[in-house]
Amino acid sequence: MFFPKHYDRVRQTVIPKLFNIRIFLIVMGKTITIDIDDEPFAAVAADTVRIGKQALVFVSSRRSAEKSSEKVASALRKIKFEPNKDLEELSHSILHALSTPTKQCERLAAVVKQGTAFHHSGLNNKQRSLVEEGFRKGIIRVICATPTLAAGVDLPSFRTIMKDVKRYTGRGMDYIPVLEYMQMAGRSGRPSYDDHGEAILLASTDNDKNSLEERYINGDPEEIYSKLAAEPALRMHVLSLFAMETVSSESDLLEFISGTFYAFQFSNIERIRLILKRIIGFLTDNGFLEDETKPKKDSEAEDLFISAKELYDSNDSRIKATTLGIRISKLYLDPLSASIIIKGLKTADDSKIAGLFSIIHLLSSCLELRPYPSVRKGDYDLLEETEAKHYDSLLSRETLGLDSDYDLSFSILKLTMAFMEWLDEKDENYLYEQYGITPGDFYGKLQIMDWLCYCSSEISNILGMRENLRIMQKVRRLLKYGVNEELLQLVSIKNIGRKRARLLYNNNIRSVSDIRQSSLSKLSSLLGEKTARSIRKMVETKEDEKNLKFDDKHFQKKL
DNA sequence: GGACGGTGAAACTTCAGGTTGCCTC
DNA sequence: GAAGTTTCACCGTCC
Repeated sequence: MFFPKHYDRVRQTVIPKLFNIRIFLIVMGKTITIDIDDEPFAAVAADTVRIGKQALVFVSSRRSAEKSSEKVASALRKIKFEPNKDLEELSHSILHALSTPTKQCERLAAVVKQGTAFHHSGLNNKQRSLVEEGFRKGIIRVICATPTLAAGVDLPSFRTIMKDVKRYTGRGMDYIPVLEYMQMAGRSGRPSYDDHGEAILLASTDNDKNSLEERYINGDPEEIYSKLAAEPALRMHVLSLFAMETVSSESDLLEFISGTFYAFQFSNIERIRLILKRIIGFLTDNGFLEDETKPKKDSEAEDLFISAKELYDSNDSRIKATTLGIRISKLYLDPLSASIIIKGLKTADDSKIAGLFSIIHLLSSCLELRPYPSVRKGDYDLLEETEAKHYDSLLSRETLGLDSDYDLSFSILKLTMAFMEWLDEKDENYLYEQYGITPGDFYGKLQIMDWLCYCSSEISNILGMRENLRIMQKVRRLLKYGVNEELLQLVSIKNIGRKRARLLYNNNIRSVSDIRQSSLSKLSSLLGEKTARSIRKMVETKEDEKNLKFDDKHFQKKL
């Protein structure tokens, strides 16, 4: 049986989640007094602080992490935990991690001041590091977290309190796997900090208590399943096997896959053969693979699209990856996303209608951007209106090739709108309030968009679409800085971001030459003296080009 | 009698995370 | 399925 390292140092128990009249709780044979207003998890967390230790509380959703940290803060106040100068300073840094604090920043800063914090992937990287560092240094005493913190983090947590062991899966609430429970329990009593740790589960009823003990404390971890069983992963690996020339025919491929853990586990070779056939068909139909043994067709374009059916006639056909296929594989792009992008780019190339919205929508349709923001009741009117406005110019209407899923297509549209607002220079707080996308999530999606833009420009280059290549390079820069096109030249200068660029632009300083010509006093009044001097120095030297973040000359043309 | 605030029940809404890529045209 | 949030009816208090 597999156990995480150091797991044997963790003492485990189950306690009730709620109660009405009890004022004490027995945990690991010790009595913990509880204020009548506190929930047991918060009381146990506060008790951990009282004995001079630290605790991690695991919950099932981000919202719950935030709420729980407030409950812990309240319990800490009752044990007279004194906020100190370190907490004040940390709280200040967390509040000002973004140029404009969002409500989430304010909420986090408020609990940190009281000795606790929440932690999930919706936080931006800086805030996450500040929380982890604060906990490691013993400044923050309790963290309420989603499973972000469950694996691979060595933190000085004496107790792990698992408030929820069920999670929403799309078809109701399911118990989390035993392996995941073990990962969480294993966060307590790390060898570098304690000689043992305590893992505490919370049960709703007595029956629940017994079933949790049976399932998690006495239960065996689940079998491990091969990730190749997921078709997107298999699709990518099949393409890369041909791209690297590890295999060169269908029978080669079957032989290779037969030796993997996936085939060992799946065991039905005939079924695997059919799946591989389908994938080769898809890759061939999209021009990522070609059959070398087939006679070349007249036009190069036709040659890229040999029918999958033709290919199936013989298992011994020599198959190789096309130039396009090799590039897609090296870019680590899911071939399905590549296919969506290529179809969209071709439509754009033929129709010459591609505007910024269409391009952003096309890229937003790629699988890599999942999970999409959820569509709320109040969103429908605006989404329907936006769809109607842009419908004729959309480059991807097939919604990931999964038919026209109404909600999914609206989610993609919602994400597109959020990116458009970003390009309209809206800040993170606005995006959070308007679209429910946290700064951390948005930053992650921007990075993926950056990569997708790069992939799209590479694809355009290979397919000889010069105009699309230029557009994709430009969109990439617009997204990177979150600016309107008119600010592109200004943000190319080192130390000028979207805010400073807008300030300069609105004061009629709209290009590098405008900066050269404007007086130092005017620049200083807008940017402060030090920044103004350094920027002036940059644009005045003969080495202008080196000081620009990018060479702008090919972006001067209109999109 | 109207404005206001507090309270609690009912209705409604929402729901984890991480990995991959290239390199300046 | 359950936690958290919002809405709304109801009631008491105050001016």
